[in-house]
Amino acid sequence: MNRDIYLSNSLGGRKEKFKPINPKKVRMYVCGPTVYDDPHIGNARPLVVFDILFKILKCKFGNSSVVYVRNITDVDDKIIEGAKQKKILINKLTTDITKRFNEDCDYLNCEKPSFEPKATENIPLMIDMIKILIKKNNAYENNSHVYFDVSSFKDYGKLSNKNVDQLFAGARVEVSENKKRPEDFVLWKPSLKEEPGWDSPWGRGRPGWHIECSAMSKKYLGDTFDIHGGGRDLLFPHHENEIAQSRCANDNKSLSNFWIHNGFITVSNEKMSKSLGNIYKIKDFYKKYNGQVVRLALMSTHYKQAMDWSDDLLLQSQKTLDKWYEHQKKPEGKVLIPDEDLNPLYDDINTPGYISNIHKLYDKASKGSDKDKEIFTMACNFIGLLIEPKSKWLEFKKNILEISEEEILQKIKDRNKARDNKNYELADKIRNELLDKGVLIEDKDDKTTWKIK
RNA sequence: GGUAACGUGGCGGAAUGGUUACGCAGAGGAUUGCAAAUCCUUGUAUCCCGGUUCGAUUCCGGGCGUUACCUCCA
Repeated sequence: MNRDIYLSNSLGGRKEKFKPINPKKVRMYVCGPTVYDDPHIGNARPLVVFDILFKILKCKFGNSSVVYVRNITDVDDKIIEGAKQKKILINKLTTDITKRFNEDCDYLNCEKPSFEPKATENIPLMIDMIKILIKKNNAYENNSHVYFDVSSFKDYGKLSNKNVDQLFAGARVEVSENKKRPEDFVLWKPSLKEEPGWDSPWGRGRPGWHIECSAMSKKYLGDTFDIHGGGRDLLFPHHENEIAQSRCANDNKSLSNFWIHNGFITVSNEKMSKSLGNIYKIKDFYKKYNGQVVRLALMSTHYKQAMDWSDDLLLQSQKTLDKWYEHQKKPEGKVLIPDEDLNPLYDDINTPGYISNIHKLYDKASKGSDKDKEIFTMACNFIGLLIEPKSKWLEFKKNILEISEEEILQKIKDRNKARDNKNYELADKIRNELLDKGVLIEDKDDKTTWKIK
């Protein structure tokens, strides 16, 4: 496809034409999970958003020309805390949560990134980077801690539009005695005996909260790459600090040319938080909804917007997919999605606009030829929907039903007997009984079929 | 207090300097024993006040409101 991709760049705050440094190697880094607790629906949003961006980039530049890196942060104070609370070993917690994270990715039908590096497997790189920062006077050691000296980096605050003087004037930040200034942030800190630690020039310790992304993005994507993504909340301080570290260590003008941030998921218009108890874990949806339902729900709002999560949203998505599955037809041979239908995705990943186009393609498919059905299905497949066969979709629904298929068929027999005898009262009663159990009966021609409501 | 995003019909949610979003729900009709499904038809909207303009929901300014970030967080 010839048309250009446009993306909203947080750095600068406007929508820009996307131009990769090297079209034969488009590079994207997305901040992955810190594996300390089960992933929730808020974590799911960037997974799906950047999965779609990955697909768009591959469509534009070619499958083998896009490198997507998503890290796993498996060393962090929250992990230490979480393991303590659950009274399990740190290693057990991180492997368990990483496993669950991968299950969630499969459930949501997200493609595997090109690389999924773990922080703990790249500690030496972080130590090297910290060494460089100290050597260049961008960092200082004090009492086994190493801090980044924010005053040494002129562009600090440029990404998040923050003025350092104002930012820390009130000092709501905990000021450590070891820091020179409150805005400085930790690169390395000492570990207690029972805490995970690695030997370093500053003693046994562990890395700070931001350095892992700087080290791993450099390893896989180089000093400057094309896209860096993550949730809005990472904009400050995480991404600001990443930029400071990387640019000082690498001595260059840009870490990533594009910064993309997805909005939050709220519940009843409030941010999900543990204290409010309004967290929806992804695995909580496994039983009730096919992963595609959750995926479509996540795509129903533009990624930049906040989105309010509700049952109604899921039910609507379920209904839409039910309808769409009626005309699913696996493409045979090469089928192209018309450019004009693809347009919204190229314009800042406008998934709701694209979904609207799918509805139009559906209309055509429902009245048109097999080819139309194939185009429609292809359009769904592009954003990770309707890939699994209809039989599987129906099977999932059957499995969550509380009534067996035999019982249903028996009830239908009973009802049809009643109908033959013109005992419509009884027939309607049976139908309503089934409806209460979520089974909908349809009389078509001479045959009675059933489906899940 | 600082920084940002947002405010579109009953709901969800795009786009746009002048013309149908789209989906769900609703209404009417065809069909049906009644329904369901399907098909056809259909109503309803751009927070407030200024400015720019022939014309603004769209651009600019102000106000009000919502939310987020500034502290670990997708």
